[in-house]
Amino acid sequence: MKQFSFTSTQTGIAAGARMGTIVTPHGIINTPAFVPVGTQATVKSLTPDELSTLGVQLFFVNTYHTYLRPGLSVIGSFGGLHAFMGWNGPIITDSGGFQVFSLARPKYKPADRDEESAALVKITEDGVWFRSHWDGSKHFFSPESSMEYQWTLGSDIHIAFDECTPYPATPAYARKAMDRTHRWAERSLIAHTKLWQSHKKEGKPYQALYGVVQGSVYEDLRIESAEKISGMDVDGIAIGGVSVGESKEEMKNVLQWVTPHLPHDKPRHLLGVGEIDDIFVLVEHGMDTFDCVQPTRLARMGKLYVPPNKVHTGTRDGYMIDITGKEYACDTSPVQAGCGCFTCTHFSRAYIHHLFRVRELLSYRLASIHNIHFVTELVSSIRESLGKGTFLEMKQQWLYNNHTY
RNA sequence: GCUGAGGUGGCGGAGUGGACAAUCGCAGCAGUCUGUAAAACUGCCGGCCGACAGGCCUACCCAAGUUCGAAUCUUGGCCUCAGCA
Repeated sequence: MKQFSFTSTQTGIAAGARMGTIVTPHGIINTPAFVPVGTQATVKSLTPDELSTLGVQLFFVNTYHTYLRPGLSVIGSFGGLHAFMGWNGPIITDSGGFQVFSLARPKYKPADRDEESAALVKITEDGVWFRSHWDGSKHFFSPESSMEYQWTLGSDIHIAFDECTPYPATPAYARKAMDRTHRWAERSLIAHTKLWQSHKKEGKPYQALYGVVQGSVYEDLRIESAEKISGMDVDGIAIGGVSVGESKEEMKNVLQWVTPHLPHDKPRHLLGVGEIDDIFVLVEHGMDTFDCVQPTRLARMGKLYVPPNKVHTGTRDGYMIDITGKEYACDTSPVQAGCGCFTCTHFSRAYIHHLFRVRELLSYRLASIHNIHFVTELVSSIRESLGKGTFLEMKQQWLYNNHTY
């Protein structure tokens, strides 16, 4: 029996906003929910206990990274990620599909891949050859192997093996990549179903599978992909290939095109999106969960979330301060007045500024705690506003004067 | 006081007659970051002008020289460090 289910209620908001509950073998997720990213089996600098306290219900681990190190035999010997990491809540794993995109780029440069320049990645119909960023060794991922790996990891939600299409992509390439992603989704589902049968015999709980919608920024492709994946017997739908360099307007378009073609009875995950202003847009368009590295990555760069201010209105900076700035050197106030997080209730901006300036490890922790708290609190307030019917008002307040969208 | 080594941009430290406004590292400043090759990366970093190209000025302890040309060679001075007294 599948210990995975989803229930939701529409909010009446035209674009499709909804609230719901995902039930997994390791617990319940109230949606919409933010999903922090713990690529290498850790949300950088934080313990599982801290994540729980911060209101994290689910977090994201990467199959590719954990496959390389420590290796699946190690994690398998623990019976999976939950025991290995000491986290008993729900886990979602990525398939390696994003690495098809990210490792193909020249390091830190915008995506300008042609298939030849893809030094660390080679895509074939059967799957993808990766060159390890650790030691250069070659590894092959296919839909089948990715499914097998994710079952070994024991995550509650698996992602089908896809290609995260780079941006910009020509319509021809976007179609080619999308069609291949669809074929891989079918193979992923077949492999997943077989693996479930064998795990079931051993009395192990079900692990869910989400198919991935691709199609770049092309309406016809996105709709076709949404319908294709929706027609499959997967447990949920993930939307990928966004936040890869396109404008926010284009990203919003993708959601507008896709949402109407998704089933109501399956959870939806938006892959890799979660800047503060994005959150309102993705919730409005009926996304249930969404993961993003931004809160934790930017935290380690000294960028701390604060409610929108007029100084930087209309930019990403409207939602954060750079604590390394000299204006905070003597600032005795907390990062965010009134914030209830551990960081804000114990330390001043000046102290955190100092920790960053001297590169003390605690800086990364305190900053990550604040940013994750900020986002989980925000999303919790959003859930509440959806229940009360005040979501659009709230959105208006947070995006006020902000013409990003 | 003697002997030896040395004084270069905020710091450390290359350069040792023209390709030097001066390699490089650190610090500083600015920017970037959305399914994490990210405690990362990129750019700037003597002054003035310029959007850029580039131009002008002042510079390698101080002074006087040698030379077409000196951070680099010579002489004198000042200072620092190490060893010996």
